Amino acid sequence: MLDIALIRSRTDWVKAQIAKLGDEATLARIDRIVELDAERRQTRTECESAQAARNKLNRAMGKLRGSKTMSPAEKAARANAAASAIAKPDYEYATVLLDGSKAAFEGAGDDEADLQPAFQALIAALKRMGDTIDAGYARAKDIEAALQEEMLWLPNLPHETVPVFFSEDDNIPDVPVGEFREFDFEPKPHWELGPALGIIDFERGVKLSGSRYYVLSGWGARLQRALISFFLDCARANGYEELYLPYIVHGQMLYGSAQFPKFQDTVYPVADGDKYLLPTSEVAIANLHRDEILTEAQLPLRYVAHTPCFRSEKASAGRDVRGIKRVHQFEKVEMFQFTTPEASYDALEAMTRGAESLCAALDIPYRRLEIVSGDLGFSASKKYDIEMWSPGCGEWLEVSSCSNTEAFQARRAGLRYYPRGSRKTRFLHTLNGSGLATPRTLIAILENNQQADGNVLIPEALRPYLGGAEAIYPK
RNA sequence: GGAGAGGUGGCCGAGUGGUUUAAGGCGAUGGUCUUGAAAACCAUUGUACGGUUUCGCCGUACCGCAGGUUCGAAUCCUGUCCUCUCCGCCA
Repeated sequence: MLDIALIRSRTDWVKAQIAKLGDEATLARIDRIVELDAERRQTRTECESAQAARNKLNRAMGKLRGSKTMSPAEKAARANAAASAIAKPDYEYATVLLDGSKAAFEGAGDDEADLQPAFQALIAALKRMGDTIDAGYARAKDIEAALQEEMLWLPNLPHETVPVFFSEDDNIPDVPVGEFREFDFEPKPHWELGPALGIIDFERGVKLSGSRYYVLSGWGARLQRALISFFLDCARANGYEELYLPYIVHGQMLYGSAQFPKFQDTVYPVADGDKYLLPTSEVAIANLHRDEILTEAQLPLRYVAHTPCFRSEKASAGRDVRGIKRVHQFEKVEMFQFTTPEASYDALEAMTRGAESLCAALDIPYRRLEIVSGDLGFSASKKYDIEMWSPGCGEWLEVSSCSNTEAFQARRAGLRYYPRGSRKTRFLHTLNGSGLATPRTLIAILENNQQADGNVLIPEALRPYLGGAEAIYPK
């Protein structure tokens, strides 16, 4: 979520930033937000000053009622006079009448028998006043709900260093790293290699669960497990604390990490109340410190977790249907950081380098892409993708995406900290990056390391995780 | 799954409808004292939103969450979420 105060005070600047995303519909949303915000503040101010008067009167009435020094006759007189003052309305005068700060009071109704009717008149006057105020608050609540809804649909603003282009085709690749292998035979795609080696079973995956599901067996399953262990160990060596997380979370968490409301149809609900399967561990980690106030001394917090990821892929029906590039269930090791605003961009660079080093360690050619404004997605201020080359499919495969969301998620999830020596809270910055995703990494290994005789060499870095095995052989 | 108890500030914990501050304690921070530290003593110490004459001040809301009753709710009622205890089941 964006800072409403920023939208209010620098509306044109915010619009200029949104325009970089190439999203026309959102600009109109900003106008609507500015309107609602003004309306909200005005309504609130009115309600609150009326409520302040009401609170004073109620307390003063309690004081009058409980007074041990005042005669019943005087109480009745004061109550009657206050009731008419409220009707006028003159709340200030009514208050001083009731709380006794108007010392000597002469008025009609000196009879003790008038006490009950007098209080009834007073209560009736207060009730009329209260009804008006409650109606005002109800209006304020509607306005606030409408404003909140608009705010939840607003994407993050791009960082000033993000290149302004509107198409993903304009993403800017770095020079690829690693050696592109010269094949003396036609490299096969993984959807041929996998079944030939007996390690990917498409038919049985579909039998069990439908299209875009698959089974890894034997070396396929082991290789994936080795990759996960290797990635986790690397992250741990880089100072990330490993987490084991729930795979099912409350809907609120998806609002916190900004999948909801915009991408609601990409996640799988489970039949247990308002709960959902993780589309990425980012959702769980981003909300780990939800509604907490951390101290600067605790920062940065670095976490890494492996979880399955479940995505319905409705929006990309028909795309990448071959193989296991785009599936409903995959495994991912996710790095995540909570930092101060000052530290977040250095942390993004370091996190991205960490992800790149995994590709290098596996000896797979890769490149880093600087993502342009139009392809940033909903929540990133700045993003790098990392792609591995897969010679069988003949394309670059995205295996990691590293983002700084600045305070966008923090504002939604209530992630705050006290800066050193300060009593005011600030929002944290959050960063996330895959390190890495599989089975895409598995695809790259199979396609890059395939041999003419059908064997696939296991990257040296993974061999310690596989009992020292050097290659996978066809069954 | 069954039965019961509970949810109050960073933490513990008091608070059965008002008479203007959620008592008290712990911790933390600052100060006094001290060669230094500890102890003791004094002071300060929640969050969000809004207003404002902006190093501050004022107001409103918040006692798990959402409703309701009432002139007035931490307090009464309903729903809901969560935690704990016992029983049952279970990798």
